[in-house]
Amino acid sequence: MRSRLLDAASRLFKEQGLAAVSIAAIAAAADAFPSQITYYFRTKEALFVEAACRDVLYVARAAEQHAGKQLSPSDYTRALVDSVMGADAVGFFVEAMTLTRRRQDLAPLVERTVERLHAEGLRAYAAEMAARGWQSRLDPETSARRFWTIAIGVTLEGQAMGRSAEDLAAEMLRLLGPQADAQPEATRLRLVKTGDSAPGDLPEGQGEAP
Amino acid sequence: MRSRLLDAASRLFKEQGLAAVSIAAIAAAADAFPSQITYYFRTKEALFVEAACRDVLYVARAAEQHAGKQLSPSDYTRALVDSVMGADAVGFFVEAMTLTRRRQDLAPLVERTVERLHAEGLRAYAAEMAARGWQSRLDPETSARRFWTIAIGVTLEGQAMGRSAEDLAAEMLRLLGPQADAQPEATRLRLVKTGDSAPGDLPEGQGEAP
DNA sequence: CAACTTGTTTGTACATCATACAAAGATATG
DNA sequence: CATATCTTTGTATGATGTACAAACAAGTTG
Repeated sequence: MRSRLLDAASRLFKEQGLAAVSIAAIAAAADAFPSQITYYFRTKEALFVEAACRDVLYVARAAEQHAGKQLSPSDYTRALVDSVMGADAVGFFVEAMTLTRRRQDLAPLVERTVERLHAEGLRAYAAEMAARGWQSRLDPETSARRFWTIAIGVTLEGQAMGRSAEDLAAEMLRLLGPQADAQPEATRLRLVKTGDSAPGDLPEGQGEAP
Repeated sequence: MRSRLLDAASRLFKEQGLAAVSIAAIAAAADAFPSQITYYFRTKEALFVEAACRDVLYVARAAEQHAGKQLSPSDYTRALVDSVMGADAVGFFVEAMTLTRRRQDLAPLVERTVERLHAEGLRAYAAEMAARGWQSRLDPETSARRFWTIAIGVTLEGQAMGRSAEDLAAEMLRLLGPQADAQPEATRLRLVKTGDSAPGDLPEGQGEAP
């Protein structure tokens, strides 16, 4: 019953968000009584966070399975991005993250989830990429965290700006590209001789065709 | 009165979040009647989004004023990050962004805010940095968007993981460092045209005449 | 078997809250 | 003054999250 409630909650919350879904609706979808939600999870918000955490971990683990496919680094990243972006898992989980700003009691679950995300899902990705020379100087942990941080930013802003999943994946790849392969501590700002950078010149990523 | 309601709402929402603050509480804090919130803003959520948008733009503009201080690129970025992170503006605004997932009618305001953020606040920063050889190959628009995207990701994850503002700023600098100054070589993607025209919408805060 | 414990379901009561709505008051305009 | 618009003041209501009680099932122990 508990998992049935989680399933129904996950689907409804993902579709309509926390505030728009009542516990009565979730109970109905799971063929249960509203009080059972109070019983298994203490509050609606706790159910929300738990469903979001379960989902994002599930998606991350599924995405990890791309590792065996012998893809090129960019294709591999692309596949992972598609998996993560395809399901609403990131947006769903982000909504759970914002909750913890005022529900500190739910923070531990979110923290554990992020840590497991790094350890179980993204770290394998990072290691795989490093083995192929992509961001080789970043240790897997840093690389994994970076992937996740950027995924959050890109997803959230992309959703707000109404961008397509296609655009989000492209932006992810841009921000994750091998140019980020450098020592983090590098505040060594070498003054580059700059001649150009006239605004409005060529938007980045213009000269695509090789 | 309208601005007094916005002020009270901004403070309370930032402290306790959308769900935890009732319109009655906001009205009380502004010495007004709850119905006046319905009058000036149609719903509580609209008030929330408008307050968040106002705040994040205010902070961004204030941060822009660091431009005249002749700081080094890293110090300049650091000052901007501190300004942006210091106030809860980003977290507040992010909560507004998640709202637009289910309140599409509020999306235009958020979109306009992000665009103004880029144009008014961050683009000056980006241009300044480019003039000093930092990320010189990125046009200001891209650089500004990148700053914002990363700020969102870092802030949100940092909050959820309970990191200090110090850590967040350091992580921002790492992700924004000059090592990101390069064209992705392995990731040449087509950049789908994302420049959608903002649908003609009403100017600034409308007074709502029933 | 009986008594007790524990986990789960079924059902009710209640306080809170966002919103709708009414109507009075204010202010400007002709 | 008359009229229209904006704003304030006040009330009503439907929905909802949660607390709580009691019924129920199923072991476990004496």
